[in-house]
Amino acid sequence: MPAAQGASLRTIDRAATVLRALAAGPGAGMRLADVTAEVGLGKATVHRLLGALAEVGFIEVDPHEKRYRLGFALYALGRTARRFRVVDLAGPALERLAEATGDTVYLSIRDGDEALCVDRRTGSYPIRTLTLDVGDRRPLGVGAGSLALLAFEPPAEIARLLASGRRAEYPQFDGPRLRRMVEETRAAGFSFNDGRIVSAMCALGVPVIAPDGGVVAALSIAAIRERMNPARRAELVELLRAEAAGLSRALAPEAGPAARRQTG
Amino acid sequence: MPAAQGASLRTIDRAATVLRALAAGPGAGMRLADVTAEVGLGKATVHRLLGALAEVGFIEVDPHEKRYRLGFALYALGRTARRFRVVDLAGPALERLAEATGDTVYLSIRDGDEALCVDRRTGSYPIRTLTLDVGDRRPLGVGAGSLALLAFEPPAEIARLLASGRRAEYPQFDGPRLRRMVEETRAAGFSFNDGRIVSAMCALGVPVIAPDGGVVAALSIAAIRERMNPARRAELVELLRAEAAGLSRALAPEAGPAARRQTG
DNA sequence: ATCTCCGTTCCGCTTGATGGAACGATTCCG
DNA sequence: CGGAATCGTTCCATCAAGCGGAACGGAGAT
Repeated sequence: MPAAQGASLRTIDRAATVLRALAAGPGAGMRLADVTAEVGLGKATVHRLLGALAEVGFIEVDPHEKRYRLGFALYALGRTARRFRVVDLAGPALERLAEATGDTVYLSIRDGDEALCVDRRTGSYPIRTLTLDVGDRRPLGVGAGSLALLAFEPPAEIARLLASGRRAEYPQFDGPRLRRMVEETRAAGFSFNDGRIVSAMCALGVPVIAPDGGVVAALSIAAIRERMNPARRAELVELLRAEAAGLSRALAPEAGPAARRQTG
Repeated sequence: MPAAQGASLRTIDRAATVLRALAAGPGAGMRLADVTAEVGLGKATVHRLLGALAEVGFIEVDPHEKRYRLGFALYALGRTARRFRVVDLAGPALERLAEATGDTVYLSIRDGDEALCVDRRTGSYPIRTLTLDVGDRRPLGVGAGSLALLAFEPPAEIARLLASGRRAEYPQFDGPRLRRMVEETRAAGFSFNDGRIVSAMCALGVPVIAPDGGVVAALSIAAIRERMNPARRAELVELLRAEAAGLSRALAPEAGPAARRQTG
C-alpha cells in the first residue's frame, strides 16, 4: 500500500472530497448516486457524509428533487476570509489583460512566507504557458508575481524573508542572487523573470499596492521568450501597471460590507 | 447526557466549530491556544483538527508566527456556489436602503422550498426589528421577503408549493389565506406583512428579477407599525423597487469570471 | 403492471480518532 | 540574563465512533 496520502483525519479528507465533487458538479446540484460515483466510496458512507455536512450548513438538500449543493454556511465562511477579496475585484482586470495580450495572466497574493496563485486567465495565443495552477504556491521571490510581492515589502521584512526563506527546491535562487533581483525589481518598478524557472519562458510582474502602502497582490504575465522582446515588454508593463493602479483604487473603499468605522 | 445535538459525524461537527471560530476571530489569525479556548476541546484534539483542515487547504498556517486562518480552498469552494453571488452584488444596495430609511433591510433568496435570509443591514432608528438573522430560514410565503420570493414564481410552481409547503409552525398561514396573500402581492407588485408573525411589526418586500425573468432574491424592510403608515409605505416601496431594478441590471452580465460565451 | 435503480436504515465489527501525559520550544518577566 | 510559565507537538493505550455490507421501501422506467 503506497500510503494513501490524505488528511490525517479521514473524515475530514472525505468531507473535503465530497465538497470538491459538489463544487465541480453542475450548479443545479448532484444526486447521491452521482456523488457516490464521483468520490468512489460506499453509498452508505457518502449518504452519512452528506447528511452531516448538511447539518452544519456546508451543503443544502433539495427535499423535493433529491439534490445536494454547496450551502450558504460554506459561502459565508469563505467570505469572511477578507484577504482574498481582491480575487473578486481583479476578475475583470485579468480578463482584459488576457484579451489584450493573448498571453497568460496570473493574480498572486502573499500567504505567510509564500506566494499563492489565486486566479489565472489565458489569452488566445496558441502556445500557452501554464506554469502555475490556481492554488499553487511558491516561495517568495521565485517567479515574476512572487518576486513582485517580495520586492515591495519594507526593507526589514525583505531582509528577514531573504534570510529565512526556504528555497531549497530552487537552487537558482540563492540568497545573493535573489537580493540582486529584488533590488533590480525595486529600481525598475516591475519584476522580470527571464527563463529562470522554465527556460524559454519569461514573465513580468507588478505589485498591487493598497491605499495604506502595503502590497496586497501581484499581477503577472507569462509568455515564451519570442513574445518578450524589450519593446513588447515595455507595452506589457504599461498594461499591467494600468490595471494594478485601477485595482488599488478599487480597494480604497475598504469599509466594505458590515464594517462601518465611525470617527471614534 | 442531554444528547449533545451536533452533526451525526462528530468530526465534521467539530471541524465546522473550529472553522466558525476562525471566521469569528481576528483576520490576522488565531493561535492554537485561542482556538482551543474558543471551542472547548482538548488541545491535542484541536491541534489534530487544525492539521487535517490545513492538509485539505481549508485553513492556512503561518509557520513563522504560529497562526491559523481560513484558507484559500474554502474561499474558492464558497465562490463556486454561484447562486449566492447576488449577496456580493447587493451589499451596497442594502447599505443605501438602511441609511436612507433608518429601518432594517433584508436580502433573502429561495433555497429549495424555503426562503433563506442571506444578508441584513440595520439603520439608525433606535427601535430595531431583528426578526431574522443571516442564515435563518422560513417556509416560502411566511414573511415579506419570503412572500415576495414565492409570489412571482410561475403559477404552476406556486400551486405546487402551496400544496406541498410545510408550514405547520405557522398556523396563521394556512393554504387559502396564503393563496390570497400571493394574489394580492402579484397585483400590487410588492408584498406586505402586517404584523402576522410578530404583532406591532410590519414589513414590505419586492422581488429581484433576473434578466431571464426568474426570481433570484427579495429585498425587504421591516419596522414597527408606527413607521408603516400608507404614505411611508409608498415611499419605501419606491426605494426598494429602485434598488431591486439596479440589482437586476447588475446581474445582467452573467458572463462573470471564467465564463466566456462566444457567439457559438 | 413489473422491473430496476435509487435512497434510506440497520447493526455488528474494527479501525481510526481520542485525550491525558510527557516532552521541547518560546515567550514572558523579574 | 536566567528561570518560570505557557504554548505547541508527539506518543500511545483505550474505546467508541464511523464503517459498509446487506436488507428494505419507494420512485421511475419500460
